[in-house]
Amino acid sequence: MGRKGEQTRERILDTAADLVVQRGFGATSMQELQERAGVNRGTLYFHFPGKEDLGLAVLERARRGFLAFLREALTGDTPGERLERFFQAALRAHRATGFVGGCLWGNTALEMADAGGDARYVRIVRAVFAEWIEMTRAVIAEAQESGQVRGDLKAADLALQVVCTIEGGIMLSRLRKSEVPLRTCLEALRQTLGLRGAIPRDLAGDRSDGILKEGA
Amino acid sequence: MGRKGEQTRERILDTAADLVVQRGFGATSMQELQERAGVNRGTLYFHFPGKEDLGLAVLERARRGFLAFLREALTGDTPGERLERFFQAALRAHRATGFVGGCLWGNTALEMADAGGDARYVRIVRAVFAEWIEMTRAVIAEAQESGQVRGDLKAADLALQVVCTIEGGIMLSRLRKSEVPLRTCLEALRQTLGLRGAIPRDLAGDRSDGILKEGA
DNA sequence: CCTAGAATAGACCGAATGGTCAATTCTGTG
DNA sequence: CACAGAATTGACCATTCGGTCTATTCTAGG
Repeated sequence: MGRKGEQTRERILDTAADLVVQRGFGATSMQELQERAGVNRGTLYFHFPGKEDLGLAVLERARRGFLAFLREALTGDTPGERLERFFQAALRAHRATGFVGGCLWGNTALEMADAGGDARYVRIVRAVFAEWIEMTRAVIAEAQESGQVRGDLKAADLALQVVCTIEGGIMLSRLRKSEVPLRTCLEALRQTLGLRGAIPRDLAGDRSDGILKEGA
Repeated sequence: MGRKGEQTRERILDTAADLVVQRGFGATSMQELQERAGVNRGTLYFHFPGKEDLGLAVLERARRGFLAFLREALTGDTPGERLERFFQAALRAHRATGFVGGCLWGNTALEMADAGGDARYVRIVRAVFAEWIEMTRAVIAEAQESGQVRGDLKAADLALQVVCTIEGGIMLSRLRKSEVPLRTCLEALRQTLGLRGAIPRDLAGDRSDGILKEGA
């Protein structure tokens, strides 16, 4: 496959990822995808066998991207700092979208968890959550050893709580089109963890009044 | 409208509620609804003007039911006991479904929050979350006054965290078809709140090994 | 019993869906 | 330049979607 084809394939995947994260799989039509990607009917089916496989490719691609995001976010000199950086990266990422689309994994989980969803989809989503929680658990465990997170609770339980609370916060922020719920959830998680010794909340003016303005 | 008609209408609403909570609105077809409800095409459109209005009726009905559930769950002699009862009722309710379907409000929020969703749907879902959070906040505030919940954090923030964590826990329990995530989240919330003086965890054998067995 | 209106039945409609396919254009290589 | 295969085009297909409509059945009041 030459370069041109790969470009088109990437463009299709990019467009599909945007559509899927905003509308979900079922509500994303091949028609709209071809229009947005600037591609004709047959081209779609030349690069992908069908809608399900296309969706699978989107998920696998997003999984790699998400793990890279996590690895990049979870950097810092101390485990507490890494946690704090991750919290800020999460808020920043969703603020950047204007709280449109939410979390691909939470969305897909709700859409595919029960009957009707391709089992391969469910497997990927389960794996992503397992990886996400495990990475969080490891950092929390480190932070507990260094005294930056309260040590009287199991790291695994705290990690689960962190991920679930963030997911819920994203959902509510998306519903209200305001960063307040997610920001409040993150602050509450800092309290829950007893997070100490992390880097200052932010370097630049990171404040916002919460309600998003159009075009902001 | 005679009694027969009301029965049919109720049956349609019951069936529609089940389908919507499991598949979502978009993925629920009038075809499947009529088959499951044991009703013919025309009957559906005799009782409801169209799919959107039917969905709206489902949501309004579910809202009344959910508020009644909250009021019933939030009973007890002390505010701490009311909180604990609510936690247990939440777990029990979702355990009863086998973690199929999840939370109608979280599901609908994710499906309708962005473009493509009827604005009336979004209004209802927003209202339900606002009511849920407010009721939780009131109980937490009471519990703070009575010393059953730590008093150094704002009740409103804690209430938001409680609702978001539960939503995330339901999502993950639904994805894994196991009650462990939700149960762990609830236990973590008790720790976060510093919940004390609540009634014993349960009266009967409420334990479970987490992974659901078929037919259980 | 008769009848008006509530209620149900099911054929039918246009539009949109995911998917197919032969024809055509592009592109790198001998 | 020629040509093989990659890449693209757009018409076409069967199916399903939400919704309409007329005919029929049920049911309560006179």
